[in-house]
Amino acid sequence: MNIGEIARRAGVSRSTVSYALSGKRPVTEETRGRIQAVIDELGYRPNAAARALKEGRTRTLGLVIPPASLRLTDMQLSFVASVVEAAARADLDVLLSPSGGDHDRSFERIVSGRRVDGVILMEIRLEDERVARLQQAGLPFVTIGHTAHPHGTCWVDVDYGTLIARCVHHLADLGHRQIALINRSAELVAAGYGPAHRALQGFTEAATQRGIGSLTVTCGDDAAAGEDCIERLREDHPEITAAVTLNEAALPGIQRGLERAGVTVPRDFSIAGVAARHWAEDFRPQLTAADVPTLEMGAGAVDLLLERIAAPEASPRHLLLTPPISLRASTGPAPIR
Amino acid sequence: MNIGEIARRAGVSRSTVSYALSGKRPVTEETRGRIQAVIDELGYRPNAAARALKEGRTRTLGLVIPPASLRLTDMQLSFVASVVEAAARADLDVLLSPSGGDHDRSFERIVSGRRVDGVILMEIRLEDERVARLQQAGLPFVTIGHTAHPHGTCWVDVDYGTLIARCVHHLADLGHRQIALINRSAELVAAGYGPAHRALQGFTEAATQRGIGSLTVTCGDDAAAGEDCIERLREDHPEITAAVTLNEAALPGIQRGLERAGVTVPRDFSIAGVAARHWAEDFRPQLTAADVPTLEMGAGAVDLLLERIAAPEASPRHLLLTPPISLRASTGPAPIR
DNA sequence: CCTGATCGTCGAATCGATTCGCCAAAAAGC
DNA sequence: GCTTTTTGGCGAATCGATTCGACGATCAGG
Repeated sequence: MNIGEIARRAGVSRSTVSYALSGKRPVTEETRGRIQAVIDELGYRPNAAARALKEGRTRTLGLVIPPASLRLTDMQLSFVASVVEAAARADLDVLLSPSGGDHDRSFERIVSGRRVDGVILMEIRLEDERVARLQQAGLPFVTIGHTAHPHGTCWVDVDYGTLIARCVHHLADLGHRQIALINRSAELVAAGYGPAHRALQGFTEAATQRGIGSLTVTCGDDAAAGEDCIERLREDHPEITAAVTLNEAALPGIQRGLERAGVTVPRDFSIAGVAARHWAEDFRPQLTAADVPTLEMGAGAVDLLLERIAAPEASPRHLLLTPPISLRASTGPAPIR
Repeated sequence: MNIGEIARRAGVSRSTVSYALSGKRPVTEETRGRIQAVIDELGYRPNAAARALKEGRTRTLGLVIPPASLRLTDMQLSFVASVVEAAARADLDVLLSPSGGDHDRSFERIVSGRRVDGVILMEIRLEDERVARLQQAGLPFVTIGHTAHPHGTCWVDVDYGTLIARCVHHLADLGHRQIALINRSAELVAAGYGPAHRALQGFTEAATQRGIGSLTVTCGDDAAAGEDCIERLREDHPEITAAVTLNEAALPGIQRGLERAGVTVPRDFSIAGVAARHWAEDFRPQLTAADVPTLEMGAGAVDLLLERIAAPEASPRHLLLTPPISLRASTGPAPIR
């Protein structure tokens, strides 16, 4: 069933059907009605491929996700969901491409096959070949997180530096003098993963500013590593009375480690950080944390991308989100020694 | 850059370029080499829309996911990832459509716009209008989970009934005489959600067969509900010595509830079930459970769908997975009274 | 009553690939 | 050496939509 079929049944030409549908030229109310009736009856919709070919745009966005081999975090997944939702609101479809490095088949297929009008790149590294590839192909794109050269590209990011710093200030206000940062995994830090770097920077600055003793440890992104990490931290550095973290996947382990050691939060130890809301709420006691605003990030990324598609030459815009810290139950006054 | 450009630079006709690429007609080694050189130089790839229009297939699969409003479980997400990965292996792209009910814009766009060659439907209900819509549109599809009329359609599913029954047998073998089933949420059960129904069925059958006292409770899909549920269960039914569950999201809460009540697992209480591996491994002590094989399910769904696309008239095949139960540390002999 | 503008519709070209039929040159057969 | 077959490549049609130029009908102005 194609536009010709509709035209024949309605007794008009194919172009008239097209104009009736798009409204780009006037069509008599009567003719339009006849056409619409046939369309409703047959449930016709223009073939996406034909339309894409003629119009030169696909009404589809590409979303590049990390490959499944790296288990995606909840935060990433809720971000994917919100991107898809935001795109659907704009009547756009989303094509998924799992690709880590460059020269990835699926990534190449999407880019050089012109399958999408624009791309959202997740899990970006400080130096990322995919960015260069997209620029070369002249395909609009938005990155989640930013590269070492943030000015030339569009991006959406969470201001981990500021948020971690705020946590430090909050804890300092409560009287804590020795605070630890539990960072993401050593591998990520070594790979130049942006959030981990910026968290470290914000942490160090805030600690220095408040004259606070600071300590930084890396921690694998899972419960077991978290348990391990917090136990070693408590043993090796008993002077530490609080920790800040952006490693949400380690939180269940941190909680277990503290419980096992008989540490009561927040009486004996305070903890705060940045985490998707449900990680914070599942923590016991509920975690004082900046909730990563995945919904806004997804919607923001789509908005930025649509703008960029509409005006590819405009100077790139950025969206740096600094969600408020929700004061929950995991932070309290420093214990009296 | 299109096929005409390649043809001009290589000094051949467009059709020759096409044949050189597809191999559907012989092309001299020399000509092919010249064409390939130009293609490599320019990084040419056929325009996906043009190809789709001519060939009548898009080389794209649709994956219908639950809308973001329902927070997707980890299991669902890892399934999405494995579908994408499996599709990528077959050089296919995946289009995501978040849609719950029928008459969803994004679902309709994909189906009647012929944007995909086939569809994978997640979170299917016992009666699902989307199935009818796909059949009417003549679009091949595979469902994850099955409907009330399982014979007419292709599906992949986990045999929750058998797995839950096996858990019951395992616990019965250990001497437990009073076992509870902690099901998914009451809303899901009311909505006719397949896994919940089949789990209940398998549970009841096995309990009857072994002459065991059984009790069924529903439980919301989050930690808080789990904590609540296990507490009430212990209070109201102290005779129960073991539970089986397929509600992985409630596991952290169940664990917490048991710990708070001073119950030692498995000495005082045993628990077993069906859960994605990491939920089982994050449980303390690690959970005896059938690991939901999301990877096989994703790959299986893609395989089935590809078969169906190749032979739409063949009788529908099914894939019922019954992964082995991994004996971990959460089940032990029934406590002596 | 004739001319010029306006309105609605139509036909044809176009997007970029695939594929069928055909033709010329080279190879094989007698 | 001439016919027949094979081979390699070309031109044109096609997929289903959009869009531009044109054309006939209606209407207003002189």
